Amino acid sequence: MHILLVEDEYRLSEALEQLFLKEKYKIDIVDNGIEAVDYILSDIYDCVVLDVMLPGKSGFDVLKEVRSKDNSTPILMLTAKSQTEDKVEGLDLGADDYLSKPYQAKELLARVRALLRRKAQFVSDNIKFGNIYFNKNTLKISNGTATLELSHLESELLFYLLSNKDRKLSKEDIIVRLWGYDSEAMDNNVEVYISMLRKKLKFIESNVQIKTTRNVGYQIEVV
Amino acid sequence: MHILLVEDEYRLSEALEQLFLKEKYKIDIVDNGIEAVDYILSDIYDCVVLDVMLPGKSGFDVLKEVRSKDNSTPILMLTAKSQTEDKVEGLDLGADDYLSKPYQAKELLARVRALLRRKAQFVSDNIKFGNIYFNKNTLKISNGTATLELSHLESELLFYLLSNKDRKLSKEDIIVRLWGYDSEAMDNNVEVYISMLRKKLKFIESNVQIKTTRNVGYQIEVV
DNA sequence: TTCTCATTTAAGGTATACTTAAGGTAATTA
DNA sequence: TAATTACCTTAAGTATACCTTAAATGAGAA
Repeated sequence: MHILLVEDEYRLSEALEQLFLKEKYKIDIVDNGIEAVDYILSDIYDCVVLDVMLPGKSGFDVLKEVRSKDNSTPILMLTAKSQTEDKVEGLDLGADDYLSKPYQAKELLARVRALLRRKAQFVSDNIKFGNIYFNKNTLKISNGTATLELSHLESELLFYLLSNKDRKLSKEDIIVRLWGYDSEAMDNNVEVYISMLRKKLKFIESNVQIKTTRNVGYQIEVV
Repeated sequence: MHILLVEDEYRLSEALEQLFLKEKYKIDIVDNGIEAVDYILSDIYDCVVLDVMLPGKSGFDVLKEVRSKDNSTPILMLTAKSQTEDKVEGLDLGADDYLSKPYQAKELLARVRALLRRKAQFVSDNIKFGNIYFNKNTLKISNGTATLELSHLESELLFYLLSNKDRKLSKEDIIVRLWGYDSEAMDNNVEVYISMLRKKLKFIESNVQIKTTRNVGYQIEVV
């Protein structure tokens, strides 16, 4: 489970990070609303803990913006004020939950668990490898911020490589998988697609590489 | 929207009933845990407001029992204690939200709305996406001012796309859904309907688009 | 019956994912 | 070191998936 924490107070975000890590959640932290929107829209987070008081763009603005773009990542709002008005506004804008400071760590964790449980029902096809996510439904690769769409064959190739991380796949293997047994495809077709995939992986600044072993084949790896 | 209120204090339940009725919710009230379980399992409620302190069977017991029977009706727990321990237990047992007395009526309503909204996406006849509304009963799409009526198949297609926003639907998927497994429908039928839908979406100046991924399928999105 | 309108079929046009080819670089061998 | 082979990269070419329009069909209404 991957959580995004949006919090500008350094000491607090440090503490929360420790808390979540202890529970074996992966956690990313950003300290402003502008970045937060990008991160959330990348659609790789299972849950967002969003502070209302942020420099530049407020938590409400972030919420409004991602919901207007039809992103439905569960969001828990965090605020210093315990005013009811505030809570009502957040919830009506599409927050899934709300917690006022001061709060107990335990309660925060429990509320996050509740949000995650809900999400767990809709299992996503998001494969993680290295620093990238690959979604087999949308054919998109993402590093959390940048996202890139692959073509049909590109994603078939990436998925084939990812499904065989521990093997070297020969050009023939790849031809059979992508073009079928009795195809006319040449080795060069494979080379071209490997090249295009590499270019896209590089473009989103991935630490994932496709390694060539001369006369043998290709294997995907994290460097 | 139909809400079940589980509360044994007569005066409180009366007050809440008035509150919900004012918001045009239908509301049923039971005052003990045993009945509550039966009512919830009937699966006709969109949301349950459940007091923890109940005679006989506690709110926790009710929660545990319905969740163990795989019922996922959204439940908001209500308690006199504001102890964190209590909240954590409730949430971990599968409650969707938690509110401690004393609370403001406005906040309760907002939290209920938040729970209902989640469910609404799937249940309501009026689906919102991007800047358009689609009513599955009247087969009309609207941007707030202009309205356009869709044919039967057009709305089936739109609904299918909207129900699978996060996937690319292949032509075969669409044929099976619109014309059935053993139909004679060709890919071109899908293309024609996609084209007609696009034209209508454009006509009402929608920011909703149907994206094509060659060799893969179609996906609806907000631009 | 005729009319209406959703749906299906057909046909020509367009866009682009994939293919092909060519000139390069890097590794291997003699 | 030169020759050879495998692999990389780019870009132009092309097949074909997809788009669009309009005519044909057919079921239901008047």
